[in-house]
Formats: sequence, structure tokens, C-alpha cells
Amino acid sequence: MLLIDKFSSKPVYEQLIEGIERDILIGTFAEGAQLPSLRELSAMLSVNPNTIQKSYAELMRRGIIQSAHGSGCYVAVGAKDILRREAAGRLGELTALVRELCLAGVSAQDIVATAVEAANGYNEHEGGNRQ
Amino acid sequence: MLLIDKFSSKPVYEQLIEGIERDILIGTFAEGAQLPSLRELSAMLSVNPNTIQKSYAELMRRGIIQSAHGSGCYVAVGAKDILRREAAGRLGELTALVRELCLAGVSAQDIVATAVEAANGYNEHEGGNRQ
DNA sequence: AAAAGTGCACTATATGATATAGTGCACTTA
DNA sequence: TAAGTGCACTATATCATATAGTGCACTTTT
Repeated sequence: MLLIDKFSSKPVYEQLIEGIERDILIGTFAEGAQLPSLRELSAMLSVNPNTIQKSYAELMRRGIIQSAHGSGCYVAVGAKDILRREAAGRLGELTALVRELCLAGVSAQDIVATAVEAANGYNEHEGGNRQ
Repeated sequence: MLLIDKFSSKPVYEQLIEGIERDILIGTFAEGAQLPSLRELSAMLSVNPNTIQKSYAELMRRGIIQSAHGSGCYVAVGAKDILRREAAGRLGELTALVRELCLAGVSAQDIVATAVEAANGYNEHEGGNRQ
């Protein structure tokens, strides 16, 4: 379910993008399905339509959703693949974060243990990665 | 060495904070040592003194540096311990990032391998965590 | 054909964060 | 005494973010 934290330091349009990405990944928004309209989502979340549009435009630019003028916006077929590919590219963030923590004196053991627990914990509860 | 990327999306004052933290951790700025003065650092980096002051104020708030009015700013004794403690608290970021990647379909194996490589790579080149 | 809903492109406005510029003062050190 | 220090001001400019409102071409539904 899409939720906006009005007091978050993260901009609303970014929260919206991440929320939609998440809903696509967990299947709330299936590939090919129609997304809420700008006005509908605007009313649901009490967010300005322009802000919704900004989020949709960014997702379109990345090929994750598609718009049919006059009809609506739809989750692109292959959206999950795109998100998967993008996530793989983000492994560099993981490397950077681990190095930062190492530099500050956090033990490699604690770091790896945390990573393993987070990854396995996800698999245990969610049933692993489906494709 | 402190360096500012004028074109980074990260604010100058944040880059400065992280740069100073890093220099404290690697020993460029030893505990008890005097930091560059506001005006000196301002001239060195071509950054407004007010911006330097903002970074110093934040580091003071966290107990990492101390100021002696009229004398200068100094790295606090125990600064490394504070940074270490703060870093340990950031393991939650690692958990969040790993879960995000899992959700997007990156395999637990790839994630853990990346974390191990980053942590070990650090230890090999830097000689492990010193205290 | 008409009505309603859709994306989308505008303009205008407000706010907060960021950064620069400049001045001044109390304090410490040489 | 002079120079250097932190620090507190004010003012200004810019950019990102967000809201508000209007309008239009398009599609779908009635």
C-alpha cells in the first residue's frame, strides 16, 4: 500500500517512486495493470497532482511504466526485469557502505553477519526470490 | 586531504563533515590536534566561512570536535570512539539496503559475496582495524 | 453525440535548504 | 598592541520541492 510520510526528509515524489517500485516488485501492481490515475492518487494521498505526475514521468523515463494518453498509466511489461537490473547495479552502494563502516572500526565479522541475517531473514519470511 | 566536489548533489557542508570525519579516522587529524581555522579552511577550499562554521558546529554538537574561543577548534579526545559508536548504529542502514536489494531480486549469494569482498578488501589493503 | 475521465503542459506562488557576502565583537595568542 | 580566533549577526541569491489553478487533446463510457 502506498503511504507518504509528510515529515520525511525524503521528497514526496521520491517516496512515491519507491512505493510504486515496491508495489510492482511484490505484485500489488502487476505488469500490464493500470495504475491509479493522477487525480485519483492525488486524492488518495492528499498530494498535488503535479507531484504525482513528476513521479510518473520519472518512472516512464526509466521504462517502468507506460502512459496511454486519455486512457491511463500502466505497469510496463518487463518492469520487474528493469528493477532487477537496476538493483544489481546498486551493489556498488553496498560496497561503499561496507567500506565506510570498516573505516570507522566496525568489525568485518559484524558487517557480514548483519548482511547475512538481513538476506536470509528476507528469504525465510518471503520465500526467496521468485522469477 | 579535504576535497570539495562543487558539482556533487551532496551539500558542501556535508561533504566537509564527512571529509573531516574521514581524516580523523585515518589519522590525518589526530585527537587533540588543532583543525584549520574557519578563515584558513575557507581560503583553502574556496568555501564561504559560514559554510565551514556550519560543518564545525555540527561536529561540535556531536562531540567530535571542540572549540576554544579565540584559540581555535580541536579534535576532541575520544572522537574516534564516538565515530565508532555512530558507525555501529549505522548497521541498520546495511540491513535496509540488503533487504531492498533482496526484494528487487538480487541473490543473497551476490549480496553476501559483495559485502565480504568489500570488508576483506579493506582489511587486506589497510591492515585491519586499529585501536 | 455527449459526458466523464485521462495524461499532460502550462503559469504562478510559497517555502525551506543551501550558499555567498559582509560586518562586527569578544576572546586568545604572539 | 596587533593579529588571529570563534561566532553571531544581516542580507541576498539560487535551487529543489510542493501546492494551486487552468486548459487542452485524447480515450472511454454512457
